[in-house]
Amino acid sequence: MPEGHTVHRLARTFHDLFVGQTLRVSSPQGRFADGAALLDGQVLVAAEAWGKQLFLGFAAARAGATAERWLRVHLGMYGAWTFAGDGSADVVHAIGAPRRRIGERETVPAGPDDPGTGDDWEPPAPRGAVRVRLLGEHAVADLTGPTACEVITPGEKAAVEARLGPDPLRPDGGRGSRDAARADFVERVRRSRVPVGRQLMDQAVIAGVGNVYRAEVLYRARVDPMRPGHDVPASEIGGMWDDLAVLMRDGVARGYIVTTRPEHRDAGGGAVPPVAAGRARRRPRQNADGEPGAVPVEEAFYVYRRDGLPCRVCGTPVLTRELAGRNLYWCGTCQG
DNA sequence: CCGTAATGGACAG
DNA sequence: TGTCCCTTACGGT
Repeated sequence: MPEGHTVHRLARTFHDLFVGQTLRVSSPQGRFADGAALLDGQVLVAAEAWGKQLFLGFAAARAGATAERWLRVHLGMYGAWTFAGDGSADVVHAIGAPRRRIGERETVPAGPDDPGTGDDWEPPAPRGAVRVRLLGEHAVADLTGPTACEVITPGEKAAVEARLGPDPLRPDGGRGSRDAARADFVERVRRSRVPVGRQLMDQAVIAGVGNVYRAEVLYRARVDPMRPGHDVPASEIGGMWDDLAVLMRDGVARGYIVTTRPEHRDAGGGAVPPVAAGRARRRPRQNADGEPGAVPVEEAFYVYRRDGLPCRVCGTPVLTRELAGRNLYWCGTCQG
């Protein structure tokens, strides 16, 4: 269940593990047999992310370097990539040791306990319904449960990208420049009366934001999620873009989402109001493929899945309702 | 042990 | 609006 930061991290991992290599592509589950046959034996020449979309570019020969076919993958709600490697130095670096989560599922280096000897490495048998297996020189990547997985042409890739909004994690924002991307987002939100909390979930308005970043960026900007986009000052919308660029980039670096400032965490010495007694708690959880522990998940968010708990700043119970088909969380006091 | 929600989104009707 | 994708962690029993 990734948001954009996870997919960009995945693109980086594919780049590190596989780009420049001839790959064996198969579909152990069988449902992607035709697509796998198209890519099998080709060279991976690119790994890109735009919002929650992952694009892996293939070419017949390394020399060309221009992708002729693209594998488009969208993980959706419970898709996952599982990686295993032979323990050689570069792979250990890329996968992380001793274990690491990517996408959503746990990743375990499959080699013996002697890193560096990958000569007779055999990839592990696929576990579960593996739609696609990519096998490179030193590692294997298995895809399970995706919403989308297809082989497309460069033209079809361009058509998919044309439907996506600007992405704060792309170097040029997906609009040629960071300034143009920011302006595009502001203009798009303000030309509609649709509630800003709904627009943030629209991948044509901004690509890569999901339910966690939606709730958290609105809280940090003190914006009422139900406010029509047209009524939100441009400075506040632009400020949310800038904040998302920081938060999501931090998410890429950490491998998980943290939006709280240290002074607002329970252990930060802040004036955190006491928890209401007797309420059943349901702790949030999230993807975490980075090193755990720096900020525990209970401390990572201001409002996401904290309904009924006191606001970290004002103490008012956090509210929830459905918006855009997902549960929205916000503070009715701070986000008046 | 079982039921359910979950960081999404495509598609049918 | 409902279905699919078909996994996983968690809470309640």
